[in-house]
Amino acid sequence: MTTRTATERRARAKVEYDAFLATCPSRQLLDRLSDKWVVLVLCALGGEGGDGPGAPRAMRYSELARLIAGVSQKMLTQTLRSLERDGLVTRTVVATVPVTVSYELTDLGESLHGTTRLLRAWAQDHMDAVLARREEHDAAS
Amino acid sequence: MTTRTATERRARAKVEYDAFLATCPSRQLLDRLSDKWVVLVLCALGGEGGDGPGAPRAMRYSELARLIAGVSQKMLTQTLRSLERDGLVTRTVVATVPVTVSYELTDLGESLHGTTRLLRAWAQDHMDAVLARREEHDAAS
DNA sequence: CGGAATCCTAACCGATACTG
DNA sequence: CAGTATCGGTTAGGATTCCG
Repeated sequence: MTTRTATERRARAKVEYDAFLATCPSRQLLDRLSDKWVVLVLCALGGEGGDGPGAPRAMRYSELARLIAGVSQKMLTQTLRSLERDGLVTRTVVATVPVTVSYELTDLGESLHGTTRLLRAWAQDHMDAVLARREEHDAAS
Repeated sequence: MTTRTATERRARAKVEYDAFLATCPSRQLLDRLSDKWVVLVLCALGGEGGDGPGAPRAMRYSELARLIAGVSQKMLTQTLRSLERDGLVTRTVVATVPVTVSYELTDLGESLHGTTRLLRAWAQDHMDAVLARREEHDAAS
């Protein structure tokens, strides 16, 4: 039983590692944030919609769609659903005709929004350096 | 010329927004970080490889492959190449036989590693709450 | 207005095999 | 040892159409 092929060992390692990845908190967070639109929705609901920061506020579906101009309604809906599922935004339906739906950050959502701002800060401070390195590197090819 | 169809307007908005997304620093950073293995490589080179933090250090290709057990060599190479391109890691080749290659974080890379730690902190503090909300939500379906 | 359902394509990514 | 090259399955996500 000590005779295991390299392939078997690799397969085993993979399973264990996948399990680790699946349960690692920071990976779970990154999987969430890596969704192209999550951060933008967070920004919009966090009040950073119209140039410059503002107070977090509730927004209607169509407001979000207009503000985050490039998003398809499929992705916007999908993003909002997953954020709602994770307790980061609330979804409120008012039974007018036609129906009115508004979204708002929860406390948890605002907390996450605060963290994404730190990311943004790093990006704003260092991303130009990264891009410069990239150009240098490409030029030196 | 003021008569534009909704489709035309949407197409226009999409192009503009894609351009915005492509040049927005925080989006560029997130695109980088969203790569499944980037953060793990950063952690490994940052010294968080063998449980608990350590000092950043240079590592060989095979060391990384062993530490980040689940990664395919294709993805590891691809990840390292892109990190090198962005000036976040250095690649050093020593012409022994067989050849020896080692990778190390640059200052920029260490700086980014520091930021990903903040993410990890948020994840560790709040991710359980998120998961709890998720289960509640799924149960209430 | 705020979606849901369907179709369809491009990109990603793992597995495998080969190389200097 | 440290890769490159290629193939094939899976999936993300856009466009479109329909619905309460």
